[in-house]
Amino acid sequence: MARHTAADTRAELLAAATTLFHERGFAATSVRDIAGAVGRDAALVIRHFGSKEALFLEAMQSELGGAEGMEERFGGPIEELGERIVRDLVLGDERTKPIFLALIRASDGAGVSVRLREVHEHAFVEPLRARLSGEDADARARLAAAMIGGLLYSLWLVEDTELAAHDREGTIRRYGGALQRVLVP
Amino acid sequence: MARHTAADTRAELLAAATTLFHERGFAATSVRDIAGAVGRDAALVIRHFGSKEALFLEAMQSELGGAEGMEERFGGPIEELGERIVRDLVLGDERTKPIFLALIRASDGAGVSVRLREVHEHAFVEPLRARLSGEDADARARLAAAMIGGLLYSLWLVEDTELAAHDREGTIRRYGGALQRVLVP
DNA sequence: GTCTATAGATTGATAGAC
DNA sequence: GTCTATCAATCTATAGAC
Repeated sequence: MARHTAADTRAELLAAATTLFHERGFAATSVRDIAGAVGRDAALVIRHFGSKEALFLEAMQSELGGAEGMEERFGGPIEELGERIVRDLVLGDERTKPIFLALIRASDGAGVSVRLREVHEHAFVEPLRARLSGEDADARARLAAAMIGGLLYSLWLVEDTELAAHDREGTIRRYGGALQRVLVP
Repeated sequence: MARHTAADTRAELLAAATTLFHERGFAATSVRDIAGAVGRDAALVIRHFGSKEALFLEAMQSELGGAEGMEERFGGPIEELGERIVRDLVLGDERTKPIFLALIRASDGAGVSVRLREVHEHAFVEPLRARLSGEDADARARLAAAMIGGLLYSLWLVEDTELAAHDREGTIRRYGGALQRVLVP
């Protein structure tokens, strides 16, 4: 038996690409970097994935599949859902952060834009809507998802340090409260 | 007198660059594109601005200066401030949109990241704080700015069409109401 | 399957003639 | 100041030896 199959190489390239895309983003990561990280040639990347963007999309897709942690994030008593979501994010979610940043910054490019929309739906809108009831559950889930996106925008993109560092509990109480009232009016 | 001075060329390049960065973003706009738009050579761009990123920062800076419209956006009776801000953005702000998108998508790169923070402060946090009173006016302004950023994230980056198209008045009423309660608890 | 080698097209940036 | 010419690097993609 072969000790190293083609599937292994593909998986290794995918893993290395995911790491590099998280650390440096799409633009700053070259196909040669990815291949070099696992001691292979750049031509293999194209052979296995077709293009750099296709590899990026597949990397973000597999990360999407690994987002089952979302169900536990959006679980628990509905009365405290808003505050708990905000607390989790303010205290630091190191797993969501690199996906969020990489997707947003690469969201020119038609393919990535579609994937960003899918991740937003799958990671935020759908799990929220599943917890809500009533005729306008979908609308409230979308508004809440926008609020969550705004928190991540301020914390991770703008890096408004006043928000997370200075008055952390106030942020959790107030932003969480506003989120709660949007979720359950 | 010369009909065309060096300052003219510089201004023309800056104007062309601003337009192209708005339309295509930072990555998809080449130095040659900018120079070609005004019938000049690419080397002139570097000579006048030092680098492509420096030109981008200057273009976003001058746009920042042109953001006096923000004062009127955040003006009017304080009791309806939240709803009015959301209404203006949902109905479509074609002046803020390209700046917001270009800055966010280019926010890898240390220089652009700093500029994004400055624009966020100048365009959102500061004018909001100026309208608020009380000890925690700064904290409330930052939370409200995050909510506004979240709306723009959903509308322009994710392009959640349900939010703006399907139930526009509901979005304005609910998201505006939540924003209002964060601004004036 | 994996590699070397290479193609052709971009890119940002620089040197130097005028 | 402006341009020509060029550099070094990037990209996707292909052909072919092994």
